[in-house]
Amino acid sequence: MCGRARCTLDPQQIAQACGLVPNASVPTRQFDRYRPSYNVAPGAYLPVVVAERKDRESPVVIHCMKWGLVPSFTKKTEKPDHFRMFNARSESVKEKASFRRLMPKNRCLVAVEGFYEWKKDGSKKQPYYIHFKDHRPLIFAALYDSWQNSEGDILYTFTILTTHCSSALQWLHDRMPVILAGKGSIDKWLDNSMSKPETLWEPYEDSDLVWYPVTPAIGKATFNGPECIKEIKPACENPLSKFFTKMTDDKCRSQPGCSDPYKESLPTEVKEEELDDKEREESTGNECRRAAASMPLKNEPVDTDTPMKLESEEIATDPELNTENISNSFVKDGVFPVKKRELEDIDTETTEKVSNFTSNPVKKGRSNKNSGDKQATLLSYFGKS
DNA sequence: CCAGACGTTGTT
DNA sequence: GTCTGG
DNA sequence: CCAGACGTTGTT
DNA sequence: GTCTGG
Repeated sequence: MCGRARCTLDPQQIAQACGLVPNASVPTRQFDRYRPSYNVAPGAYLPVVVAERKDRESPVVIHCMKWGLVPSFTKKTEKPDHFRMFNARSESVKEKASFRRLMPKNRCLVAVEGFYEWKKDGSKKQPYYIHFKDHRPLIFAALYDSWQNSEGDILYTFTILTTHCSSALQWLHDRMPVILAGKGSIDKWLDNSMSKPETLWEPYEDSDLVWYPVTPAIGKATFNGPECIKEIKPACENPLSKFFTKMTDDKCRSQPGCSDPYKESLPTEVKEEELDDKEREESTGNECRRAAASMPLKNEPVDTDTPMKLESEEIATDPELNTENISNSFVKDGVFPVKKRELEDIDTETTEKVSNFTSNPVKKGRSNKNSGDKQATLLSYFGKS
């Protein structure tokens, strides 16, 4: 599982969440590809934290990579499929050819505010948003790889490790992402020299991982914005619960896992949960408890992009930058500004795609031509034209 | 030797 | 790249 | 991960 | 059902 997430973090929040040295600025790579989003799916770019060198004590960088692993041995002419390997089962990661080779030197971290999970109930699907109670970011264990297409462009991709589900979330799903809790486990994962990382692959069991139902509209990958994480009245899918009128709305909402028949017997912190929910409105940052506890906050900006030599597609400037709209939206949503720019992407369709369309040049409706998998711009997410 | 595969999820 | 199968 | 499409013939 | 697109 874990095929959808929210990530609107800025580099500083990411660095902080990973417990990086507060005063040091963390370099970024290809960061302009990042589109902060409440509805991130595989195929989208996300910032990942990676050790720059392969030795211990190596400095780390925030490198924007595409979610959905494309192994380096993929044929150069093949169309990258980001949906085949956006997760890696931690239990079998050492046996799988695509992942095992990455374990020694290609570990990375993915920081998100939360992720989505669909509860299937017969034919119905109800999505839930899962996050930390104090809204500090989640840190996922991930692996990355790079692949070169026939043009010679390099694509960086990553996959998120999964593990069996925590007992608290079992009612929702049987799999969950590997969540690294605490600087110790974060450092161990990032430090590629740790040869036995199995201990990090236990499901996160603490009760500060909470959830609530959200609009099914997030199923549509183009649906975005703060609406994605707005709590909705849970259409309590357990048919039995319909007989308990008291279990609707308020009760159900304040009880994580209300639809789980076993959940009622477990001690829950309803009081805290409700308080927390009331003040849940998106803050503008500095909500990372662990990082804040271990190190003071700094307000200085991080370094700008340091292009790699091999990036032939790197663009120097962007004349179409619309600062006003963007900063307004960002102030409102507590996010940070990013350049508006359509990215040319290296995994555009090649021969295969062309041949597919030869027999049917005209299609009904709009858009039979998909010119690469560009992500929508920030303006289309947050702007209100 | 060469050729071919290399993955997860969920659902039943 | 690396392993398995023929 | 979920959503959405899924086709041919012939005529203009 | 199965494939493609986001």
